[in-house]
Amino acid sequence: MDTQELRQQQIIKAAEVIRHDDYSFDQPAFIAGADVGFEQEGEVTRAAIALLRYPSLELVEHRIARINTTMPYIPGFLSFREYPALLAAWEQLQQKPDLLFVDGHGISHPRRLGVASHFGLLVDVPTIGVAKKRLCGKFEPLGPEVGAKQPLMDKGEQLAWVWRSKMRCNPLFVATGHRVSTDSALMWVERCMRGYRLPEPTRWADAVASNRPAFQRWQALPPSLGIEE
DNA sequence: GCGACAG
DNA sequence: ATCTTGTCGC
Repeated sequence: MDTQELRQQQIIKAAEVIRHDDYSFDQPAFIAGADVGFEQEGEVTRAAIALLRYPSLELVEHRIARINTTMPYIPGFLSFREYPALLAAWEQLQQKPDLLFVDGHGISHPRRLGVASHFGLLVDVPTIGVAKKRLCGKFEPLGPEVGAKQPLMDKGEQLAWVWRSKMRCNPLFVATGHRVSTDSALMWVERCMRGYRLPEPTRWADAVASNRPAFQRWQALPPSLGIEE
């Protein structure tokens, strides 16, 4: 399948993305984070999903799926490369989240279908895109203070909020994935911050996927076992 | 034509 | 994304 066909698919699916708040909870019980990485020269795609309880933000479940990579990385077509592994990890979840943060863009994409939007449509769950780099659009310089923000604009429409989540760190690009408005997307991300550049859902997904120290400690002493003093 | 280009 | 230690700054 060539990029011209994929491009056409993106345009069709992008029209199905719901950009307003459309969920049944006042407050979600579970929020999850998803992250994708690659192994063996990119031959293997690894997706991780971390499920957190809200508002405590404690990690309650994590799943990792590894599958053979089906597509090369082409800017603007990332979702086609990542969604198969994400689906595999998603199906393994015992408890589905009310809201999902995806590492990558939402509608802040040339054809308005970043991986957060594409995956949100596939599994029909509210999603938010939390990206670390710009893909398209323009924005004014941000103030140095935590909380500083500027709208990411493209062709006359706001696609995301460029938001400084932590002092002296590059800003995040927070956008609607599916079924969540731009402003709510930022609100939920703000509510999931715990002092790091990334919100907890995405930060944990990354820690789980990379087997980071914080995750290793969690595996050794799961807080749920009540071992803490 | 030239530069940009999520993970 | 991934290959990888120490190092500079707050």
